[in-house]
Amino acid sequence: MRQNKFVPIYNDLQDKIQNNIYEPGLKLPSENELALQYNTSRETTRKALNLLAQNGFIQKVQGKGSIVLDVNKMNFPVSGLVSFKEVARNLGKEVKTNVHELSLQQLNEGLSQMLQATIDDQVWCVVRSREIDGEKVILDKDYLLQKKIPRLTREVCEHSIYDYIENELNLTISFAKKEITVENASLQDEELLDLGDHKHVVLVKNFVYLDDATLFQYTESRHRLDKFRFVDFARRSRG
Amino acid sequence: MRQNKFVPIYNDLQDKIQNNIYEPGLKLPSENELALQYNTSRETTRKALNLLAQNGFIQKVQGKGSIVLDVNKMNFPVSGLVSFKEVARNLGKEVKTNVHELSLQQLNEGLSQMLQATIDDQVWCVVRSREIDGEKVILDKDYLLQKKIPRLTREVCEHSIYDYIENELNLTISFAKKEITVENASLQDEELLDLGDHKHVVLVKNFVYLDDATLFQYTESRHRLDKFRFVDFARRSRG
DNA sequence: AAGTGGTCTAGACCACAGT
DNA sequence: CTGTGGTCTAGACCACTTG
Repeated sequence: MRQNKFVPIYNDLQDKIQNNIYEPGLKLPSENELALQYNTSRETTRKALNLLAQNGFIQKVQGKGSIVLDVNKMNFPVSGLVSFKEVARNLGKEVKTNVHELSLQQLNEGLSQMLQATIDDQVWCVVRSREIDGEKVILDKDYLLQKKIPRLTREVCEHSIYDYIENELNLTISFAKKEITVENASLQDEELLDLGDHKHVVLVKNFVYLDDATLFQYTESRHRLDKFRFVDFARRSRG
Repeated sequence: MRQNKFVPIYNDLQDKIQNNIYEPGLKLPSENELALQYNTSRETTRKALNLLAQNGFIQKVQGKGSIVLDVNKMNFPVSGLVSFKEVARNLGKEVKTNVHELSLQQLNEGLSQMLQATIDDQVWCVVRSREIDGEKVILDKDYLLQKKIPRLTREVCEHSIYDYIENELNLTISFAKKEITVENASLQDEELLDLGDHKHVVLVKNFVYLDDATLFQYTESRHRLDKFRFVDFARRSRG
């Protein structure tokens, strides 16, 4: 895909905001002004500005202008679509992944409903625990439709399944639905995690869709209570 | 504000999807086709389609078309910006709100940082418990900047603060940042909630901004573990 | 090659804020 | 009144998918 013209504009403005060239509380140049500066049309400038607003860097106010927000006070992942690696890197922690299981299974009743697939499809089943600073605090159970992912190796699972899917297989992850609840710890949780006295885990169910709108992955991520944290940044939707 | 032209188009398409006039898995008419049908330009049609995609009704695929998604299998709140009333209504449960405290306070150190306000501002402090089917399972602690909300009554707190803010005061809530963690139950939690044996609560911190980019509300929502549920629908962001 | 969605443009009018 | 962002238009070219 050709690089969008508004992306370099977005990046440039983002840099300038993060380096305080545009200061929090003050306003960006007007859309017409920016269109001139970047030698582009106003609508294209607006796409860059809308992205900035979407990602929490500015707040647009009709009739006034685009106000620069205080980025340092609001450093959140834009939304929950990040892999464990990305999250860990941001935290600057020592992390390790243990692969406990990697198998190809026939779909059972419950899973076929979760994945909206027919009962004769096969799924990769991956069970991994995640260590942060030496403690096993997250248990990830992934189920991936085999017809989308013909091969899967232990090495890939230890590194990053997302990387493999997006960069090696060139599948595009498009959107995901998340559900967060708290559940009683299972025997498997107690076995594979360092739970200590905790009797519950935070359960994050994740439904991942490809860009052709097909569901292809279901993931259960089970977190020790005291190490769980989720950040969400929501705009009011219109309509 | 004048009604956007793309909104009625969005509503019409949404209706047709929910009434199965456009069937899941099949495609919508092309953008050019729709532009003709609704007697508008293609860019305007695209705004309606982008809204549909954003809200999970369709999935656009370049070169192919807009695929209708199965709405029944994915009925989620689009994102976490919904009030307790709205959530409860969707659940079809018997709900009740108890107001334990409604006072005007001087900002202390911790809160002034949370609200990014000066120490001499005053805040409304509202403490409410929420009953669902007769059990007190949620404790909401709201802090609202008094300079934005001159008056606040017990009646408003029992009904819906959001309603009052948006419909009576005509302030527009623009976006919110959420943070979800699990914490030890406090004495106040034990006092005001029916916690049973639970020693923890799910803590949802909520930072609410108005459309002029000012933070005006900080809310702590404390949920009993077994009654907590959060659904999130995230699109992959660009850039 | 034809049709699809993705992007870009130049220009227009509107609603809102500050003067 | 001027300047701001919000919307809409008509037309153009591009990249991708399908026949």
